[in-house]
Amino acid sequence: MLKISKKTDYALMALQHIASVQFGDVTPGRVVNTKEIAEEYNIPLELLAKVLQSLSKSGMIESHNGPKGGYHLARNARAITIAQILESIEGPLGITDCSHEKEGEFCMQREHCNIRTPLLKVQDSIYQLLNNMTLQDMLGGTPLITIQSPTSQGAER
Amino acid sequence: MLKISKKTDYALMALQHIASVQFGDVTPGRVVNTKEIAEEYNIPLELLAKVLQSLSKSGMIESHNGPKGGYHLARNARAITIAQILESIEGPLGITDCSHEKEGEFCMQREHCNIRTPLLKVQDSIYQLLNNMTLQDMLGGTPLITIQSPTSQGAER
DNA sequence: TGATCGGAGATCATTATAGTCTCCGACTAG
DNA sequence: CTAGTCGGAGACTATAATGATCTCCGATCA
Repeated sequence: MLKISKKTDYALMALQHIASVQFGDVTPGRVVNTKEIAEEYNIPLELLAKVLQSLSKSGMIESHNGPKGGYHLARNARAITIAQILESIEGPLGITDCSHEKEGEFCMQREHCNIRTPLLKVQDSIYQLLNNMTLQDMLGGTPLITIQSPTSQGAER
Repeated sequence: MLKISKKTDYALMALQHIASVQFGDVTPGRVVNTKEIAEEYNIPLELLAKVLQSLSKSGMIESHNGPKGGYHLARNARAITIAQILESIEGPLGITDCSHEKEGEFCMQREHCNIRTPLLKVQDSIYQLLNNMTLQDMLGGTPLITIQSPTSQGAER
Protein backbone atom coordinates (compact mmCIF):
# COMPACT_ATOMS: atom_id res chain seq x y z
CA MET A 1 0.00 0.00 0.00
CA LEU A 2 2.80 2.36 -0.89
CA LYS A 3 4.23 2.32 2.58
CA ILE A 4 7.62 3.69 3.47
CA SER A 5 9.74 1.48 5.70
CA LYS A 6 10.28 1.90 9.41
CA LYS A 7 13.92 2.54 8.75
CA THR A 8 13.00 5.52 6.65
CA ASP A 9 10.70 6.67 9.40
CA TYR A 10 13.57 6.49 11.83
CA ALA A 11 15.82 8.33 9.43
CA LEU A 12 13.33 11.16 9.16
CA MET A 13 12.91 11.39 12.90
CA ALA A 14 16.62 11.34 13.51
CA LEU A 15 17.37 13.98 10.92
CA GLN A 16 14.57 16.10 12.20
CA HIS A 17 16.01 15.82 15.68
CA ILE A 18 19.55 16.54 14.64
CA ALA A 19 18.44 19.51 12.63
CA SER A 20 16.40 21.00 15.40
CA VAL A 21 19.22 20.60 17.87
CA GLN A 22 21.66 22.11 15.48
CA PHE A 23 19.58 25.14 14.68
CA GLY A 24 17.29 26.13 17.48
CA ASP A 25 19.80 25.40 20.17
CA VAL A 26 22.15 27.32 22.37
CA THR A 27 24.90 24.84 21.60
CA PRO A 28 25.35 25.09 17.88
CA GLY A 29 28.48 22.99 17.70
CA ARG A 30 26.92 20.12 19.52
CA VAL A 31 26.76 16.70 17.96
CA VAL A 32 24.02 14.19 18.68
CA ASN A 33 24.78 10.59 19.41
CA THR A 34 22.76 7.54 18.51
CA LYS A 35 21.71 6.71 22.03
CA GLU A 36 20.17 10.09 22.60
CA ILE A 37 17.93 9.78 19.58
CA ALA A 38 17.04 6.17 20.26
CA GLU A 39 15.87 6.96 23.75
CA GLU A 40 14.02 10.08 22.79
CA TYR A 41 11.90 8.33 20.16
CA ASN A 42 11.89 4.74 21.42
CA ILE A 43 13.82 3.42 18.47
CA PRO A 44 15.85 0.20 18.77
CA LEU A 45 19.36 1.45 19.27
CA GLU A 46 21.20 -0.82 16.90
CA LEU A 47 18.73 -0.45 14.13
CA LEU A 48 18.94 3.29 14.38
CA ALA A 49 22.71 2.97 14.29
CA LYS A 50 22.47 1.25 10.94
CA VAL A 51 20.16 3.91 9.62
CA LEU A 52 22.47 6.69 10.68
CA GLN A 53 25.40 4.90 9.10
CA SER A 54 23.51 4.81 5.83
CA LEU A 55 22.78 8.49 6.05
CA SER A 56 26.40 9.15 6.81
CA LYS A 57 27.59 7.14 3.85
CA SER A 58 25.31 9.01 1.52
CA GLY A 59 26.66 12.27 2.81
CA MET A 60 23.71 13.80 4.61
CA ILE A 61 25.29 13.74 8.04
CA GLU A 62 28.83 13.60 9.28
CA SER A 63 30.10 11.47 12.11
CA HIS A 64 32.46 12.12 14.98
CA ASN A 65 34.08 9.16 16.64
CA GLY A 66 35.25 8.72 20.18
CA PRO A 67 33.81 9.96 23.46
CA LYS A 68 31.47 12.91 23.00
CA GLY A 69 31.11 11.77 19.43
CA GLY A 70 27.96 11.74 17.37
CA TYR A 71 26.44 13.17 14.22
CA HIS A 72 25.68 16.52 12.75
CA LEU A 73 24.13 17.62 9.47
CA ALA A 74 26.52 17.72 6.56
CA ARG A 75 24.62 20.47 4.80
CA ASN A 76 21.78 22.87 5.24
CA ALA A 77 18.39 21.43 6.08
CA ARG A 78 17.04 23.20 3.06
CA ALA A 79 19.34 21.16 0.85
CA ILE A 80 18.10 17.81 2.11
CA THR A 81 14.96 16.56 0.45
CA ILE A 82 12.62 13.81 1.52
CA ALA A 83 13.37 12.01 -1.70
CA GLN A 84 17.07 11.98 -0.93
CA ILE A 85 16.50 10.59 2.53
CA LEU A 86 14.19 7.93 1.22
CA GLU A 87 16.54 6.85 -1.51
CA SER A 88 19.46 6.88 0.85
CA ILE A 89 17.75 4.23 2.97
CA GLU A 90 15.63 2.24 0.56
CA GLY A 91 17.48 2.65 -2.68
CA PRO A 92 16.18 4.24 -5.86
CA LEU A 93 12.50 5.04 -5.80
CA GLY A 94 10.64 2.49 -7.89
CA ILE A 95 6.89 2.32 -7.93
CA THR A 96 6.99 -0.84 -9.99
CA ASP A 97 9.45 -3.67 -10.58
CA CYS A 98 10.34 -2.56 -14.07
CA SER A 99 11.22 0.94 -13.00
CA HIS A 100 14.90 0.28 -13.04
CA GLU A 101 15.22 -2.60 -15.42
CA LYS A 102 18.54 -2.80 -17.08
CA GLU A 103 18.80 -3.45 -20.76
CA GLY A 104 17.93 -7.04 -21.41
CA GLU A 105 15.92 -7.50 -18.25
CA PHE A 106 12.26 -7.89 -18.82
CA CYS A 107 9.38 -8.82 -16.65
CA MET A 108 7.03 -11.55 -17.77
CA GLN A 109 4.50 -8.98 -18.82
CA ARG A 110 6.76 -6.65 -20.67
CA GLU A 111 5.88 -8.02 -24.07
CA HIS A 112 2.40 -6.62 -24.10
CA CYS A 113 2.61 -4.43 -21.06
CA ASN A 114 0.15 -1.61 -21.33
CA ILE A 115 0.76 0.18 -18.09
CA ARG A 116 4.47 0.77 -17.94
CA THR A 117 4.49 4.20 -19.48
CA PRO A 118 1.66 5.69 -17.44
CA LEU A 119 3.06 4.21 -14.26
CA LEU A 120 6.46 5.71 -14.89
CA LYS A 121 4.69 9.00 -15.22
CA VAL A 122 3.00 8.57 -11.89
CA GLN A 123 6.30 7.60 -10.36
CA ASP A 124 7.91 10.70 -11.70
CA SER A 125 5.20 12.85 -10.19
CA ILE A 126 5.65 11.23 -6.81
CA TYR A 127 9.37 11.71 -7.06
CA GLN A 128 8.98 15.37 -7.78
CA LEU A 129 6.63 15.68 -4.87
CA LEU A 130 9.15 14.15 -2.49
CA ASN A 131 12.00 16.06 -3.98
CA ASN A 132 10.26 19.35 -3.49
CA MET A 133 9.92 18.91 0.22
CA THR A 134 12.99 19.45 2.36
CA LEU A 135 14.00 18.69 5.89
CA GLN A 136 13.62 22.37 6.55
CA ASP A 137 9.98 22.17 5.55
CA MET A 138 9.44 19.43 8.07
CA LEU A 139 10.98 21.41 10.86
CA GLY A 140 8.57 24.15 11.37
CA GLY A 141 6.09 26.21 9.60
CA THR A 142 6.60 26.11 5.89
CA PRO A 143 4.53 23.33 4.47
CA LEU A 144 4.20 23.73 0.77
CA ILE A 145 3.88 20.85 -1.65
CA THR A 146 2.39 21.74 -4.93
CA ILE A 147 0.73 19.03 -6.90
CA GLN A 148 1.42 18.41 -10.51
CA SER A 149 -1.39 16.21 -11.64
CA PRO A 150 -0.63 14.59 -14.96
CA THR A 151 -4.21 15.06 -16.05
CA SER A 152 -7.47 16.54 -15.00
CA GLN A 153 -10.59 14.94 -13.53
CA GLY A 154 -11.02 14.31 -9.89
CA ALA A 155 -13.18 12.51 -7.41
CA GLU A 156 -13.73 12.71 -3.71
CA ARG A 157 -12.23 10.81 -0.85
CA MET B 1 10.71 1.85 -1.75
CA LEU B 2 7.13 2.88 -2.22
CA LYS B 3 6.40 0.00 -4.52
CA ILE B 4 2.94 -1.03 -5.55
CA SER B 5 2.24 -4.75 -5.39
CA LYS B 6 2.20 -7.15 -8.29
CA LYS B 7 -1.48 -7.74 -7.69
CA THR B 8 -2.13 -4.08 -8.27
CA ASP B 9 -0.03 -4.24 -11.38
CA TYR B 10 -2.16 -7.08 -12.61
CA ALA B 11 -5.32 -5.21 -11.74
CA LEU B 12 -4.19 -2.24 -13.77
CA MET B 13 -3.29 -4.38 -16.76
CA ALA B 14 -6.52 -6.27 -16.60
CA LEU B 15 -8.66 -3.17 -16.32
CA GLN B 16 -6.73 -1.55 -19.11
CA HIS B 17 -7.35 -4.58 -21.25
CA ILE B 18 -11.02 -4.83 -20.43
CA ALA B 19 -11.49 -1.15 -21.09
CA SER B 20 -9.75 -1.21 -24.42
CA VAL B 21 -11.74 -4.21 -25.56
CA GLN B 22 -14.94 -2.64 -24.44
CA PHE B 23 -14.35 0.64 -26.18
CA GLY B 24 -12.19 0.33 -29.22
CA ASP B 25 -13.70 -2.92 -30.36
CA VAL B 26 -16.23 -4.08 -32.89
CA THR B 27 -17.90 -6.22 -30.26
CA PRO B 28 -19.02 -3.76 -27.65
CA GLY B 29 -21.09 -6.21 -25.64
CA ARG B 30 -18.28 -8.64 -25.28
CA VAL B 31 -17.07 -9.73 -21.90
CA VAL B 32 -13.50 -10.72 -21.17
CA ASN B 33 -12.68 -13.81 -19.19
CA THR B 34 -9.80 -14.37 -16.83
CA LYS B 35 -7.97 -16.83 -19.02
CA GLU B 36 -7.79 -14.42 -21.91
CA ILE B 37 -6.11 -11.76 -19.82
CA ALA B 38 -3.81 -14.20 -18.07
CA GLU B 39 -2.48 -15.54 -21.34
CA GLU B 40 -2.16 -12.16 -22.96
CA TYR B 41 0.00 -10.74 -20.20
CA ASN B 42 1.60 -13.86 -18.76
CA ILE B 43 -0.14 -13.51 -15.43
CA PRO B 44 -0.67 -16.58 -13.21
CA LEU B 45 -4.27 -17.48 -13.89
CA GLU B 46 -5.46 -18.11 -10.38
CA LEU B 47 -3.79 -15.08 -8.94
CA LEU B 48 -5.39 -12.92 -11.57
CA ALA B 49 -8.71 -14.55 -10.73
CA LYS B 50 -8.37 -13.35 -7.17
CA VAL B 51 -7.51 -9.87 -8.30
CA LEU B 52 -10.51 -9.68 -10.56
CA GLN B 53 -12.72 -10.93 -7.79
CA SER B 54 -11.52 -8.12 -5.59
CA LEU B 55 -12.23 -5.60 -8.29
CA SER B 56 -15.65 -7.10 -8.75
CA LYS B 57 -16.44 -6.90 -5.06
CA SER B 58 -15.48 -3.28 -4.93
CA GLY B 59 -17.75 -2.56 -7.84
CA MET B 60 -15.36 -1.61 -10.62
CA ILE B 61 -16.22 -4.51 -12.85
CA GLU B 62 -19.19 -6.83 -13.14
CA SER B 63 -19.05 -10.56 -13.61
CA HIS B 64 -20.97 -12.95 -15.81
CA ASN B 65 -21.03 -16.58 -14.84
CA GLY B 66 -21.32 -19.64 -17.02
CA PRO B 67 -19.92 -20.42 -20.44
CA LYS B 68 -19.04 -17.29 -22.39
CA GLY B 69 -18.88 -15.57 -19.05
CA GLY B 70 -16.34 -12.99 -17.97
CA TYR B 71 -16.03 -9.42 -16.85
CA HIS B 72 -16.89 -5.99 -18.09
CA LEU B 73 -16.46 -2.53 -16.65
CA ALA B 74 -19.14 -1.50 -14.21
CA ARG B 75 -18.76 2.17 -15.02
CA ASN B 76 -17.05 4.54 -17.35
CA ALA B 77 -13.28 4.39 -17.55
CA ARG B 78 -13.23 8.06 -16.70
CA ALA B 79 -14.87 7.31 -13.37
CA ILE B 80 -12.25 4.80 -12.28
CA THR B 81 -9.18 6.34 -10.70
CA ILE B 82 -5.81 4.77 -10.03
CA ALA B 83 -6.31 5.45 -6.35
CA GLN B 84 -9.54 3.48 -6.34
CA ILE B 85 -7.92 0.53 -8.05
CA LEU B 86 -5.01 0.58 -5.67
CA GLU B 87 -7.17 0.78 -2.59
CA SER B 88 -9.43 -1.90 -3.91
CA ILE B 89 -6.52 -4.33 -3.97
CA GLU B 90 -4.21 -3.18 -1.22
CA GLY B 91 -6.56 -1.50 1.18
CA PRO B 92 -6.51 2.12 2.28
CA LEU B 93 -3.46 4.04 1.15
CA GLY B 94 -1.12 4.50 4.08
CA ILE B 95 2.35 5.88 3.63
CA THR B 96 3.19 5.17 7.26
CA ASP B 97 1.97 2.82 9.95
CA CYS B 98 0.20 5.47 11.92
CA SER B 99 -1.82 6.67 8.96
CA HIS B 100 -4.91 4.85 10.02
CA GLU B 101 -4.44 4.51 13.73
CA LYS B 102 -7.64 4.20 15.64
CA GLU B 103 -8.16 6.13 18.80
CA GLY B 104 -6.05 4.60 21.52
CA GLU B 105 -3.58 2.99 19.18
CA PHE B 106 -0.18 4.53 19.27
CA CYS B 107 3.12 3.59 17.82
CA MET B 108 6.15 3.49 20.06
CA GLN B 109 7.30 6.81 18.71
CA ARG B 110 4.05 8.68 18.91
CA GLU B 111 4.90 10.38 22.15
CA HIS B 112 7.55 12.60 20.67
CA CYS B 113 6.91 11.93 17.03
CA ASN B 114 7.98 14.88 14.97
CA ILE B 115 7.20 13.64 11.51
CA ARG B 116 3.63 12.47 11.62
CA THR B 117 2.02 15.66 10.46
CA PRO B 118 4.31 16.37 7.53
CA LEU B 119 4.11 12.75 6.42
CA LEU B 120 0.35 12.80 6.45
CA LYS B 121 0.58 15.81 4.23
CA VAL B 122 2.81 14.00 1.80
CA GLN B 123 0.44 11.08 1.84
CA ASP B 124 -2.48 13.29 1.02
CA SER B 125 -0.61 14.76 -1.90
CA ILE B 126 0.17 11.33 -3.27
CA TYR B 127 -3.43 10.33 -2.85
CA GLN B 128 -4.63 13.32 -4.78
CA LEU B 129 -2.15 12.53 -7.47
CA LEU B 130 -3.44 9.00 -7.83
CA ASN B 131 -7.01 10.07 -7.57
CA ASN B 132 -6.61 12.57 -10.37
CA MET B 133 -5.53 9.96 -12.87
CA THR B 134 -8.17 7.70 -14.34
CA LEU B 135 -8.25 4.48 -16.26
CA GLN B 136 -9.23 6.57 -19.24
CA ASP B 137 -6.01 8.52 -18.95
CA MET B 138 -4.06 5.31 -19.06
CA LEU B 139 -5.74 4.24 -22.25
CA GLY B 140 -4.56 7.24 -24.17
CA GLY B 141 -0.99 6.80 -25.24
CA THR B 142 -0.74 3.06 -25.52
CA PRO B 143 -2.99 1.34 -28.00
CA LEU B 144 -3.46 -2.36 -27.47
CA ILE B 145 -0.84 -4.71 -28.83
CA THR B 146 0.89 -2.19 -31.03
CA ILE B 147 3.89 -0.01 -30.83
CA GLN B 148 3.61 2.75 -28.33
CA SER B 149 2.80 6.05 -29.87
CA PRO B 150 5.12 8.67 -28.45
CA THR B 151 2.43 11.22 -27.87
CA SER B 152 2.86 12.85 -24.54
CA GLN B 153 4.75 10.08 -22.87
CA GLY B 154 8.39 9.44 -22.39
CA ALA B 155 9.48 11.67 -19.57
CA GLU B 156 12.10 9.45 -18.08
CA ARG B 157 14.06 10.87 -15.26
C1' DT C 1 -26.72 -32.11 -18.00
C1' DG C 2 -22.13 -31.40 -18.49
C1' DA C 3 -18.47 -28.27 -19.82
C1' DT C 4 -17.32 -23.57 -18.76
C1' DC C 5 -17.05 -19.95 -16.13
C1' DG C 6 -16.48 -17.07 -11.54
C1' DG C 7 -16.39 -17.33 -6.01
C1' DA C 8 -14.04 -18.54 -2.06
C1' DG C 9 -11.11 -20.65 1.25
C1' DA C 10 -6.90 -22.92 2.72
C1' DT C 11 -2.23 -23.60 1.94
C1' DC C 12 2.70 -23.16 0.67
C1' DA C 13 6.91 -20.58 -0.99
C1' DT C 14 9.45 -16.60 -1.35
C1' DT C 15 10.92 -12.32 -0.23
C1' DA C 16 11.36 -7.97 2.33
C1' DT C 17 11.51 -6.03 6.48
C1' DA C 18 12.54 -5.46 11.37
C1' DG C 19 15.35 -6.34 14.81
C1' DT C 20 19.54 -8.61 17.24
C1' DC C 21 24.27 -9.99 18.24
C1' DT C 22 29.17 -9.66 17.97
C1' DC C 23 33.52 -7.86 16.92
C1' DC C 24 36.32 -4.13 15.19
C1' DG C 25 38.67 0.34 14.90
C1' DA C 26 38.72 5.35 15.76
C1' DC C 27 38.92 8.78 18.95
C1' DT C 28 39.67 11.65 23.04
C1' DA C 29 39.28 12.71 27.84
C1' DG C 30 41.85 12.07 31.72
C1' DC D 1 49.16 6.12 26.85
C1' DT D 2 45.29 3.80 27.83
C1' DA D 3 40.50 2.94 29.11
C1' DG D 4 35.95 3.91 28.09
C1' DT D 5 32.99 5.82 24.59
C1' DC D 6 31.61 6.16 20.36
C1' DG D 7 30.66 4.83 15.23
C1' DG D 8 31.53 0.98 11.32
C1' DA D 9 30.39 -3.28 9.64
C1' DG D 10 28.97 -7.97 8.98
C1' DA D 11 26.38 -12.02 10.05
C1' DC D 12 22.36 -13.59 11.87
C1' DT D 13 17.32 -14.55 13.33
C1' DA D 14 12.39 -13.63 13.42
C1' DT D 15 8.34 -12.04 11.54
C1' DA D 16 5.24 -10.27 8.33
C1' DA D 17 3.79 -9.32 3.55
C1' DT D 18 3.56 -10.86 -0.79
C1' DG D 19 3.18 -14.03 -4.59
C1' DA D 20 1.56 -18.14 -6.14
C1' DT D 21 -0.92 -22.65 -6.01
C1' DC D 22 -4.55 -26.07 -5.02
C1' DT D 23 -9.16 -27.62 -4.16
C1' DC D 24 -13.96 -27.45 -4.03
C1' DC D 25 -18.25 -25.02 -4.81
C1' DG D 26 -22.21 -22.80 -7.27
C1' DA D 27 -24.01 -20.36 -11.28
C1' DT D 28 -24.91 -20.44 -16.10
C1' DC D 29 -26.10 -21.78 -20.66
C1' DA D 30 -25.43 -24.36 -25.03
